[in-house]
Amino acid sequence: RYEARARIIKAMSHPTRLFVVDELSRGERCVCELTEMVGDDVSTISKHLSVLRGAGIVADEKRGTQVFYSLRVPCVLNFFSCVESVLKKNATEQATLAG
Amino acid sequence: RYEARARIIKAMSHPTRLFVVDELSRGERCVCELTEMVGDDVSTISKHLSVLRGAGIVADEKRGTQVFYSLRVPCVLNFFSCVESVLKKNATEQATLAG
DNA sequence: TTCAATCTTGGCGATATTGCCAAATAGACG
DNA sequence: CGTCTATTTGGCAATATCGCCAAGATTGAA
Repeated sequence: RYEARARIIKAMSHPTRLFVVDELSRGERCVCELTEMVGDDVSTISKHLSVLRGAGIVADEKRGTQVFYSLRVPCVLNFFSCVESVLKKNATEQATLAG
Repeated sequence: RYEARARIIKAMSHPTRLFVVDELSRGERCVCELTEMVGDDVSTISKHLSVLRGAGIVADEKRGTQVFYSLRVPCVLNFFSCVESVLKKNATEQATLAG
């Protein structure tokens, strides 16, 4: 069903959330770490994380006062290589038109 | 760069556009065919196609009065299997909570 | 040329997303 | 208990998306 699928993909269709997914591929991170890396307000990051969590892409675990997020479905990382190939192909196309 | 990547993914984050991509995986389709399958107004489908085209995901070719669209970067089809696994994992999680 | 078919574009109202601030919540610790 | 820290939630204004209708553009046929 395309609506359900679109909801998952939509959850990744934001630069910040894409960055978070990429960062979590290297290990779990707490909200404070992600907040500092991105530079947005904590509430903004928290909401982005809630979108990813709602989609089932990340998992959260509270330890002490911090909440650590981790990648629940690592296969989303495969998106990156395909997206890169689209971008590369687009760049090639651009060069062809310009040349 | 995450903005560029997000733009590609965002182009796929809509049920109709996801359906179109899936349908184009089986071969090229004209706007009229896609329009009939989806059931929305032609202008709506045309705009969805323009989003996919703008992202470089599909290519268009005019033949006579019709415009045929095709998949320019088939690797986007890999998204589906991962998205399905997310959905399956979510459903499992749901069942676990309910059980 | 005139008409019909196909597609795109402009524009509108309705709805959703985004990022901030402020306020609420939940633990840890004295 | 208070208080500090980390995080979430509510709410707002700005912005973007969506789907329809109407109008324009292009091509093929009469």
